[in-house]
Amino acid sequence: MIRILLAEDQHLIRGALLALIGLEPDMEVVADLDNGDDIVPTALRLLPDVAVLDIELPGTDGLTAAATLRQELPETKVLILTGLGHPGHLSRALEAQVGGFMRKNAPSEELADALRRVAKGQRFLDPALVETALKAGANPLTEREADVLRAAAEGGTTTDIGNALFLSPATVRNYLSNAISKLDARNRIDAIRIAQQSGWI
Amino acid sequence: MIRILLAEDQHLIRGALLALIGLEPDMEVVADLDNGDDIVPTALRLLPDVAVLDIELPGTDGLTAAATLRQELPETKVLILTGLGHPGHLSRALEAQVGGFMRKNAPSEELADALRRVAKGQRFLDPALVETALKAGANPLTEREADVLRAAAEGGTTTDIGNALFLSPATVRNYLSNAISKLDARNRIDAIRIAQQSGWI
DNA sequence: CAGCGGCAGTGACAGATGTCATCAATCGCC
DNA sequence: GGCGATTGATGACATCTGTCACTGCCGCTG
Repeated sequence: MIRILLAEDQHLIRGALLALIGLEPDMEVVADLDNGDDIVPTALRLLPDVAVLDIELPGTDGLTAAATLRQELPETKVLILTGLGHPGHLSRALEAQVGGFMRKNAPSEELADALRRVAKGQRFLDPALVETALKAGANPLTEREADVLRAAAEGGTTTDIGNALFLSPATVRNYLSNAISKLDARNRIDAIRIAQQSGWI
Repeated sequence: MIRILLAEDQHLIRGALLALIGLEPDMEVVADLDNGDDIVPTALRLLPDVAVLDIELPGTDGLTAAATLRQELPETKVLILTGLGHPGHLSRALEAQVGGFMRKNAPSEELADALRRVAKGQRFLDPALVETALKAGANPLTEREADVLRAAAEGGTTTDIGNALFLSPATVRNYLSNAISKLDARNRIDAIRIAQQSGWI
């Protein structure tokens, strides 16, 4: 029997996933959560075989929780289950050494298959997303450039960003200029859009 | 027996919803689609009691399909089922006179309840979203202002936007300035963010 | 029919943005 | 120790953006 922890904030989807997994005779959902902060404590208590984590969660996001689980409880495998699947998310998931990564638009029979493979310690990665991620390449931004771009996405002026990150406005403009150039964007709006679509910020 | 048409592009979610509805003895899914373009033709052929439509779909989006269904097939009720639920989406759904509007983070028992009510011709609206929509108020932007803002979100310069919409760059700036002022934003980035979060563009 | 609001445009101006050259401190790495 | 990358900063410059005033043309609506 594969014991599963399920973290998904959209209740309806979680209920539906419960129904779906309930159809498999060799699987059992031992916990279903709607908050990322509960993942690690619950896993430590129940020691599930596989944790199915959404990325967009209230509290700790799924990728961060996956990295923590890897440290604290290497026996529990992680299957990341995400909606859109930005290429950058796959990279971050691989860094956290997750067992699997699938998108919600995969065929529904594939979930049970993926769960069994991940439980056995095998890898399961969404092939379409791997292709996109390889094409998009690695994140070209430095940490600071990503920080500045993230702050710029809030809509503030260069000065606002500088105040938020304790940087001189001129320095902010340099980082933004670098990011715009690296992303081959036309201006900061374009850069923000590209970085968000690639999952880099 | 309530006959249901289901349109949801994320296969996994669709399979899970099928499993969930399959648990109800008085309901039957007669069609499940992953493309918005198929909704109206399929509904005309099968005459379902309720169409459950996601908003974000490949091809025709769920709200547009809902409006068409209302015209072509008033007997079939529509239940919009969406992930994030921007307030503006609710307004558009009400204009299309949908039977129900619920978010995917509603409790899963609520889906069957909502389906039964909508099938009977009653209304079912997500209460939390109604509250947010009332607080946000109506879309303050004119059609042209929204067009320009949408184009600006692509990341182009004022001139690019002007070329795309066949407007003088100066006119584009005037519309953007109006939009920024109406949305109480600090610049176009802020305006784009606010309008997107409210579902106005 | 007068008035209002949306649409489209022009010109002017201050301020924000994007680019570039240049400098300096720090850190990892060969 | 030297090299390159990253971080942080300054100054100068051209360009883009946001704002304002003002004009004209529709299409409603009271």
